[in-house]
Amino acid sequence: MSSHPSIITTVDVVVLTIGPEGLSVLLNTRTREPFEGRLALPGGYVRADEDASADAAAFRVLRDKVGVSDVHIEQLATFSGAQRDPRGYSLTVAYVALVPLSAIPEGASLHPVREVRGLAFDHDTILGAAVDRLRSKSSYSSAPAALLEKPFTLPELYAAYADVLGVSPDPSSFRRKVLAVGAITPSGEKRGSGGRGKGRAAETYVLPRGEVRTFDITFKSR
Amino acid sequence: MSSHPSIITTVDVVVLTIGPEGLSVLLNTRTREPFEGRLALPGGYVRADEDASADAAAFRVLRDKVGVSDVHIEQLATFSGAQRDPRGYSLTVAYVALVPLSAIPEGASLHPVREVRGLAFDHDTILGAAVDRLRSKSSYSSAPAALLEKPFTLPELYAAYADVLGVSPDPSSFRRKVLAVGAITPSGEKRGSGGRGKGRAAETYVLPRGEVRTFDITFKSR
DNA sequence: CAAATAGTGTCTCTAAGACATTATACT
DNA sequence: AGTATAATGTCTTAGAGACACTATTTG
Repeated sequence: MSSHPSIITTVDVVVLTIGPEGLSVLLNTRTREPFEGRLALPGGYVRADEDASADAAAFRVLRDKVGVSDVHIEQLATFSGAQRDPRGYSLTVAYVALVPLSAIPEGASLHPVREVRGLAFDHDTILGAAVDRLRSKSSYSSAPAALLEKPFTLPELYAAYADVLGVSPDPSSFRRKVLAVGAITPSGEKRGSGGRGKGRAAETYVLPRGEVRTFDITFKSR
Repeated sequence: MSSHPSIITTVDVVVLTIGPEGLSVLLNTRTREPFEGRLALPGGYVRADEDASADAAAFRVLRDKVGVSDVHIEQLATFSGAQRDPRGYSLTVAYVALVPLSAIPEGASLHPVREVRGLAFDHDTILGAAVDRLRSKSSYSSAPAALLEKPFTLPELYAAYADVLGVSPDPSSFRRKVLAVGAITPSGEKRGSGGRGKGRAAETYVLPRGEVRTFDITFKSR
């Protein structure tokens, strides 16, 4: 009954952040076949004797192969079939992690998502699904805040939304909405933003209880 | 390299519809161990030699074990671990199908989701996730229309939203919104609703191009 | 003080909620 | 005719977009 052809079972993690060139993804260069030398999402086998679940395997991969821990990861979707891995029939459970730039170790290779193409396996598809998911969640939650350093300023959050969604809503409406709904809470401190050392310092905020909140936000494109 | 302990890989499908008692799920009684005699979601092994992918396996299960085809199914999430199946480490890719009552074969066992508890494996969890997903999608799309016979009337659609979301928005606002946004298109015919054979006949509608549309809908609870 | 960025106030207009009113079907 | 249900009209009000204006920081 369990004598079916075996299925290669893996996890892959799409680590997204906002880097100097906007929304970016962490990629590794494959050191062995298949696709040796090609860029790929960090991933690994699900080890039945070690991982309590696929979710746990994703955490392990993130910790051991990327050096990132203490981040929120979320299941994205599962991709499977005979074609996606030349070694045979395979199934991968894909995850998304939204992290601030500072959580990514030195030397990791970050790539602006716009420029990424030609990844190993079906990782282009997986990355596309991850970005779609982020865009979708951004339109009704404070998800982009997870991409920022804590605490963050309101202009920074605005920029994150604008970058992810590709729209530029009215800044004052944005401010009103986000504050009215309690999606972020003031941390009491102030900080110069932008980095250019000019202009008024901005209030900083954190996510209440560290959690992304959902709310209704409907930005028209401009 | 591929000498890892093997993982039982399956798919499970949550078939939802609106039956006489509201939102309901199609369940089968298990005919063998484990959980023999218990209710469970229809499911089956992913057969590497037969199914092009897990998605294809879900279609096959739906067709062969349930007798339903030509429906839209959507991946929900993947559940895995050593505990969920007594036979060993397992992984299941769960799917949701939203179907009209007429698409369900005679003799299938439908159960109002409110009353379902004690399913085999972790199927209570999976069902819960499916219902959450449906509720979530209902708040920004015409998803509940997929649960209705085609063509459907506007009052029927309203009732579907009310049942799924558990709220009763103003009927006239609902009508304006849904029509203004083009989520449904008139089919030209009329039909008596309710079944009690009373009252004015209602215009019937279909989904444009048969597709669920997303739009902004924000119902306050009442 | 000038420049740059952060934040507020106010006006307009759209659209949701409430609810009264009209229309159409059946017995 | 009477009743039940479908559909429309209208009023009020909350909130998004637009944009002018004020505040605070650095050079």
